[in-house]
Amino acid sequence: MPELPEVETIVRRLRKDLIGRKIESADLLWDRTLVTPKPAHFKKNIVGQSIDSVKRRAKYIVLPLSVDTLIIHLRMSGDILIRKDGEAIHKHDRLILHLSDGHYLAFSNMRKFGRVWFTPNPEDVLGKLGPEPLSDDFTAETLYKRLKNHKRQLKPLLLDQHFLAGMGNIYTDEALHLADLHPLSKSDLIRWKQAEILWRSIRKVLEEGIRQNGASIDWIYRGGDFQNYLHVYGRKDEPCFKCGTPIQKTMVGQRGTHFCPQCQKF
DNA sequence: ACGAGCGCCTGTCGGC
DNA sequence: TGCCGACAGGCGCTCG
Repeated sequence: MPELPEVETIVRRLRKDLIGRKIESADLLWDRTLVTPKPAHFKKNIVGQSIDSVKRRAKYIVLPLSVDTLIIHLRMSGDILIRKDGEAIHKHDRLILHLSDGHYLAFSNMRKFGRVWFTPNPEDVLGKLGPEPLSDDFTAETLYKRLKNHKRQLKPLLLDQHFLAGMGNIYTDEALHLADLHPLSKSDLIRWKQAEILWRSIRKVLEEGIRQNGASIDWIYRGGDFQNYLHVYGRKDEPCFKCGTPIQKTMVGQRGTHFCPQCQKF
């Protein structure tokens, strides 16, 4: 489900509900959700810690607590819901945190790919991530230099969280189309001008995604509207908005990949 | 270093 | 209608 704009949307909502709340108890409903520590240690030590802030790093939700840090990755099908005490838990809830204000936090995760870390050292989890695409120090020059450091297909490289942290399948397809770049183009062959346009395109699709509160696709609806602004993703066989050529769908790095064969030449 | 293939999971959709 | 494979917003692993 979530890429950077969807996670940012969730984080902004959680900020209103969670800051200052104390965690009174935790129920782990699917043990493999928790990467570290052991469930018993987790359930014992999280009790009594309060939530100091709600942050995002790439696609990770980061909750600095009074002592440790709780980190959540939603992967494909995760979401975070806040419900009132007494409301029934849902079928796909994997972790419940009971809060001090009469609500509980539910980590819903149908496909069970999502993961949670509870650690005193958040850098162990987040330390190897690439640059944050919307931060001030991610410049067009930065992107250009990093592209030149690899000889890789553009799309898998943009999806590599060590290269750039936060892009996912939808926003990568959209950014490459906006920049008129083929998903299989080799990164070291990108010219400066193209890199600058790609940099601007990445920022633009992410910012617009956040402005629209993310994309709501399939059965999971969270109120975002970016699905109405997609130019290639999910538009196989429909005309390119720039040139009218039917959008093609192929597989690149085992991911469905949408592009315009006219605008995005190899 | 790079890319392909697979595993992890549950659910939906399209084709036969 | 029912079955069955393909596919889904992610990522870590192995292998060549």
